[in-house]
Amino acid sequence: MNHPSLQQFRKLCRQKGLPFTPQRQAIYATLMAMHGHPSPEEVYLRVRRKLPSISLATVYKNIHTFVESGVLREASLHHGPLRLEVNESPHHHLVCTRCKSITDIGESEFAPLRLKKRPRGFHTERFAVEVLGVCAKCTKAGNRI
Amino acid sequence: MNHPSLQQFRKLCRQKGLPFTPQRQAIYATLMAMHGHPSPEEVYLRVRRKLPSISLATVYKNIHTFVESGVLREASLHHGPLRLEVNESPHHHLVCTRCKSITDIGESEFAPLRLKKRPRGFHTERFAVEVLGVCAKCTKAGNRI
DNA sequence: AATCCGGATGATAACTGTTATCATCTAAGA
DNA sequence: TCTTAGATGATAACAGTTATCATCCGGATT
Repeated sequence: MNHPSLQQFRKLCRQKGLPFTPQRQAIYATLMAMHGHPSPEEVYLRVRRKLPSISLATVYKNIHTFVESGVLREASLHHGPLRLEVNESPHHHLVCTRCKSITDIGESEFAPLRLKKRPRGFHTERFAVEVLGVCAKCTKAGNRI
Repeated sequence: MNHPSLQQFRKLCRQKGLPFTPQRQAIYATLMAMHGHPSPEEVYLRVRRKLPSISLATVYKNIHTFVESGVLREASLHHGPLRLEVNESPHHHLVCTRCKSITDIGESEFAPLRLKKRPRGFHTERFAVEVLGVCAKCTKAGNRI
């Protein structure tokens, strides 16, 4: 009995113009079987159980490929260096999905934000909203996709 | 003529139980003069203009100290490794400010979110909301502050 | 089926950002 | 002035990621 997702994934690769490789299939299948917000390292350790010879570099490269082609999404765009908040007034962020730039936008620009129910066991301190999209510079640069 | 903030900062250090050092003062003054979302490296390069002998490690250590004591805030808690989104359904995140854990929360748990005005020049794709606070585990562990 | 080629792979070096280590120094209270 | 807990600077070590490059292979063409 074949995995039902194998054919689907092969089709997905075809659509995106990506050669279908065993490594890609294993990485994809592993990801689909994981929960939460796995890091590349975690994915690598788990894929290796099925494909012991796979290289960490291959995992990284395919994660990029998947993210670029829209097969996957990052849980957060801010996995680079630490960045500090210098603006004291309450605000949220416009974040460019292309160049990762962060621009402040006043909290008052938003209609009031609230949760319908209080999340169980979680002690809420504040909300942080990110407006994700493409900034003026990247739009102008034709960096849209 | 003295910088007006010097005495204020000395008082702030006293409040937090931190020894007042020239390095700390220089880092703090530099940060207050910066805009946007500076990285430790950027802070280091700029502090060095005033205090050429300062070490990068000192900048890092003091940034941590400032963040821990509430003098500064991080622009985002996600500056570690890349993390992938595996949950396909629309959702936002509960993020623990202590242990940095990320938990999904359905988009439908929020009252509709919207901007009063469209940000100029920015092409919005979607919103990402983070509910920042302390998770159940950290609350139980007395990890509250 | 055999051939070809652009992209994929694996091994690993290199790089970036951060933290740890440790000898020395210093702020600040006694 | 003396004392000492904590701060500093130099640098090694570490984590996470990307680059390099020789080799391999998927899949289109024949």
